[in-house]
Amino acid sequence: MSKKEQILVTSALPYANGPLHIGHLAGAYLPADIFTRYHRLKGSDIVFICGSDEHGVAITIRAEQDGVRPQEIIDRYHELNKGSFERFGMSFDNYSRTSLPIHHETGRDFFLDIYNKGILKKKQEKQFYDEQAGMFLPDRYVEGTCPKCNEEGARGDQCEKCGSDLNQTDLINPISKVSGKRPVLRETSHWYFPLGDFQDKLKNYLDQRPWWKENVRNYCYGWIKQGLQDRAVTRDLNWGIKVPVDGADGKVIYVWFEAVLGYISSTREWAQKIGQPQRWKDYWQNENCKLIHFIGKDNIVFHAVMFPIFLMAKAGYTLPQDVPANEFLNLEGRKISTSRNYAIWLEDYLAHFPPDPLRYCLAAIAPETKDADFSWKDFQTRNNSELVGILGNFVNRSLTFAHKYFDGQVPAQGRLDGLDKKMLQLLAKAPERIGACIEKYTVRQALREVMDVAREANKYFNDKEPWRSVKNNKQECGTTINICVQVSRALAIFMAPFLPHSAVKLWHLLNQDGDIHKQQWASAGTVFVADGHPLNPPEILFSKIEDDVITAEIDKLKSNSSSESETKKTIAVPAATDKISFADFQKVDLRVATILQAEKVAKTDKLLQLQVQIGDEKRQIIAGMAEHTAPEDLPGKTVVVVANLKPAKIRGLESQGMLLAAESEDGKLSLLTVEKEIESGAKIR
RNA sequence: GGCGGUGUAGCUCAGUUGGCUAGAGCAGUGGAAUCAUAAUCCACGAGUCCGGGGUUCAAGUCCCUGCACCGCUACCA
Repeated sequence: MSKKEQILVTSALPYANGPLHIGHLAGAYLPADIFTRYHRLKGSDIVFICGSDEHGVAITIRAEQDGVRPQEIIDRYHELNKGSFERFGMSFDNYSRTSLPIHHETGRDFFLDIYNKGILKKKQEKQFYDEQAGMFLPDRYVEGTCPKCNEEGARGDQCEKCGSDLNQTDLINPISKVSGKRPVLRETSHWYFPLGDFQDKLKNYLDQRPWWKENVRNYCYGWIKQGLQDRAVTRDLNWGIKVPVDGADGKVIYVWFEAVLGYISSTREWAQKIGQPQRWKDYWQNENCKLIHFIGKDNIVFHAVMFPIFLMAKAGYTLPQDVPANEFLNLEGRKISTSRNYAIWLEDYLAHFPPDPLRYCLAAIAPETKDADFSWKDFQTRNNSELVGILGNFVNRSLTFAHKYFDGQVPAQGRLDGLDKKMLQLLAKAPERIGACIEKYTVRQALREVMDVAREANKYFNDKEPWRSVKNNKQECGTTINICVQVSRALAIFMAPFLPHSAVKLWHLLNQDGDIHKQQWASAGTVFVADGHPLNPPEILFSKIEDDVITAEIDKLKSNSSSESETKKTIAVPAATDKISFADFQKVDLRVATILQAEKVAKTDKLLQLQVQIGDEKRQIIAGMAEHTAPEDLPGKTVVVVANLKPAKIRGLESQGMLLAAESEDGKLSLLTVEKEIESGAKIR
């Protein structure tokens, strides 16, 4: 029996705490969309799933920063990102969200299932519980008197005064920071997933998938070689999927465990929407279904190590057939940085350009084997010389010719000469060639193959010189134009996965029936358009982009990223509840100091070992700043240090204080110093 | 520091299990043509295949080593 190929494609769930930029598109979404659109044309039974990842501490932090509830954050970015995707033509069958009940249900089911199987390890400990607030208190949410130095206000993890490391249960007179009441001790537990127990199974699973990209496979083997550790699957937080077990109040399932299950929830939601609620099982509980995760390289461990393990633990589920992880996209030679606003946001792009040129450019430079670089100049060149000059121009010269000399109808295909046959043969092989590339996830190569068809077509047009034959052999001229129309139709289909909007437009110019996205891929290789078929009047398929537009974008990028670093102080102003008393401030003893010596700590990237003079005292300070400051620049500098910080051992070296420095969003450091010369040891207040 | 990846013409990249004078596209130079959004077509590339060792009759392709860049991870009081 020849059943259709069954495929489930997912793209990484974008985190709903910020907008999307071109890097997102290039790595996980565009390649998946091209792959999916191609398979639909090919007739595969394929479903494309995505959605917003809406849990986790980054969302609650973002909400606190903005002074709103987490729900507002996720609503805002879910809608925004969903809209951006739509406008770029991401053809998800469903775009869900992990905050929906259906996902909470999936998360609970999975958790309970492996919990009931006894897979999870419970690590029990006594922890304070706030009866009024109805929650367990993490270490720092408890304060009390330090048992060692009798100082009040010691935190549950350590005493600021004497520097002792504490357990919260050591505190005398503990107080909950949430309600101000005395908490009670209760037995609590967190659950850990013993990934190591599945190590051999995972290795076996990887061994059976030799077709994976080498970097992904090796990366996984690397993890296995190091030994997989137990990993907590619960945490104390109010935002997320509640742990469905008695005695787990105030605990949620850790996002890293639950987010990937969003693929399943989203598929279930899709099945409900199409009125076949059980249909999701055809994909998720079917060993013949190919489950494919498109992600960026930062996500490999979750999709290629942990998720397969969950599915093995749950049993009866389809395991990922492939994880074609892509590398990263840089921008004008630098890393994209959301915090510094160094990015091209999808919405900004769409305000100035149509979606297809970006899809084209990103597909052409897709970071398949290594990090790629997007530059506006390259974008312009690709648009102007490839989309406009080669592809658009071929279609345009063919169709205008048909209108000018053949009344807008497809001329009859007469006798074929060598050039005609060569062109048609090339066309016949193209669907297979292009398709093979897409199936191997080499989108770049696939697009090149498409463009090669257009290049050959231009050459064919030139060689046939229809502008000459129209005068002395109109029949031969007609054959040429007929073939050019056939090629144009094929190009429309070839374009469809990559340039869906332009493909529709071309389909209309050719006056073809039906939805181009429902055509047969293989039909592109055949002669399809009948003699005498009427064509619509030609229109420009792609427009040129002028220099000044590109220059403006480059300038905008520069000014955005630089001005943002000046205005970023608006970002992290603490909420009123976090403010400290003057007494608290006075506890910190800040002093002027002079650096005497500085050298790198061996075998570390960031650590510097500093000797400083504070008044008449010499101290050693270990500072994590080696990446931004050369040690030889430091001796003699006047700096500000925290003099009464408890000493700590870092990499076996004692650090007796802390150097103050301002840190920018991108991690650049600037040391604090004093305006005028002043004696070492001077107090700062 | 540990693990993984990448380093090939000005730019973006191909180079299969090692094998003829290392290949494309774009940009550049020269020419042809004029149907087309001055778009197209043809011709032209003496590149230390990151450096240094090694294996082999033969290495961009395998092994060792060094360097640079990227990601994960540890240290950042």
